[in-house]
Amino acid sequence: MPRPSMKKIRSEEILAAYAKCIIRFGFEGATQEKIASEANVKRPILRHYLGNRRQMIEALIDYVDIQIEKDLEFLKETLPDERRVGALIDILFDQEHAADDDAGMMMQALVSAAYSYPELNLKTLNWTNGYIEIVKDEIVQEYPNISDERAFQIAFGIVALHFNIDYFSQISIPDTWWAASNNAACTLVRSIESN
Amino acid sequence: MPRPSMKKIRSEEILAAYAKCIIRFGFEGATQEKIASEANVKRPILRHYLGNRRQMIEALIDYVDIQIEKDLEFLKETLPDERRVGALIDILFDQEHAADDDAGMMMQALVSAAYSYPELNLKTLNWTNGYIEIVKDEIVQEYPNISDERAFQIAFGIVALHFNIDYFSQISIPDTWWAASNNAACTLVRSIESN
DNA sequence: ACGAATATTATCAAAAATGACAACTTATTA
DNA sequence: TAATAAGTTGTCATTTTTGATAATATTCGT
Repeated sequence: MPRPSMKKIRSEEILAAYAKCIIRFGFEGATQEKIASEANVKRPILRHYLGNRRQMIEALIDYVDIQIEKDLEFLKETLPDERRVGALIDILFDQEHAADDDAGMMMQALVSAAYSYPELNLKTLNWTNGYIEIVKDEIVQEYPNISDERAFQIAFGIVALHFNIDYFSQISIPDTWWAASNNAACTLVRSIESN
Repeated sequence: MPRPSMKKIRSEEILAAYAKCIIRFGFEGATQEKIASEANVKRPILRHYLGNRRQMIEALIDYVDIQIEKDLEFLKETLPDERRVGALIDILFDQEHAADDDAGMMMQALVSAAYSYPELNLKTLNWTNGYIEIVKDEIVQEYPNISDERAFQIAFGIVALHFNIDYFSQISIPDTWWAASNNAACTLVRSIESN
C-alpha cells in the first residue's frame, strides 16, 4: 500500500557518487555537498538513505567491498581458455579498461585513510590479497612447476605494477608509462620460463 | 638591531609538520589545527610565517620539490663504486630506509590532489621522472648494450614497485610483501642479462 | 478519492575550519 | 636602558561542513 521504496536504487547512486568524489577529491575532500551534487540530489537525501557521516563511511566500505568482489569476478570470467596469464595482463594494463574501473584507485585512496579509520587496515590488506591471489592462481595453473613462493612474488609484482599505473592514470601521463608497465609485467612472467 | 629572525627555521618546522599531516590525514585532511599541533605551535603562527591556506600549499609544494631533490641526491651519493644497481635496489626496498623517507609517499599523496590543484600534474610527473632517470642511468651504466627503451621500461618497473611498497608501508603489511617487491625488482634486472 | 507509508525539500542549529588583526612579549643594539 | 623589529598569543568574524527535524509532496492499495 505504501509508495514503492527507492532505498536500494538511491543508495547505490549515492554511494557511486561518493566513490567518484573520493577518487577526485580524496577521502577527506569528499564532502556531502560534493557527493550530493555528483549524485544530482539535495544534501538531506544522503542522510535520509545512508545516515550520518560515520554511517555513510561504513556503507561506502561495504560498497567498495562488493565492487572489488565484482571486479575480481569480472577478471576471472573474462579470461579465455588458453594463454590466460597473458590475457590477464592485457586487461590489467589496458588503458581503456582502467577508465571505467575505479576499484584499484579507490582501494589506494582508502589506504591513506586507514590511519584515521583502523578498520581499513585489514580491509585494504584483504582486497590487495584478492588481486594477488587471482594472478597467482593463473600463474600456478599455467606454470605448474613453479614454487609457491616464486609464484607469489611474480603475482605481487604484477599487481603492484597495476595499482601503480592505475593510480597514475588520474593525471595525464605519457603512453610510454602504460607500455612500460605492461612490458615489465610480461618480463616478470617470462622470467618463469627462463628459469 | 632587531630580534633575530626565526623565519627560516620555523617555516621549515611547520612545513615538515604539514608534510607529516598530509601523509597521515590526506591532502584535505591536513587542517591548520593538526599542523599547528604537530609542529607544537599555535595556529596563528602558521599564518604569520607562511600566509593563508593557498600560500601554505604553494610553500609546501616548493618544500616537497626540495625534499625530493635531496632524496635523489642522497640515492646517488650513497651508491658504492661497483654493483650500483643492486645497491640501489637494496636501498629502495629497505624497510628501515622507508620509515624516515616520506618523499615517495608524499608524492603519491599529491597525485590525488592534482585534480583540484592542476599545477601538481606537471610537478608529480617530473618528480616521478626524476626517480626513473636515476634508476635508468645506473642500468645503462652497468649494461651498456641495453636499448634506451628497454632500460626505461625496467627502470619504470622498479620505481613503480618502490612507490607501491612505499605507499603500503603506511599500513601494517607482512614482510613477505617487502621481499616480493625486492625480488620482483631483481627479476627485472636479471632479465637484462638473459636477453 | 482517501489513508498510509515513503520520497523529497526547506530550514535551522551546531560544530569545525579558516581569515584577519590587535595586543603583548622578547631579544638585539645603539 | 630605551628604541626597534621581530616573535608570539588572544580573540573575533566569516565561511564551510555536518547534524537534525519538521513540513510538504508523491505514489500505492483499498
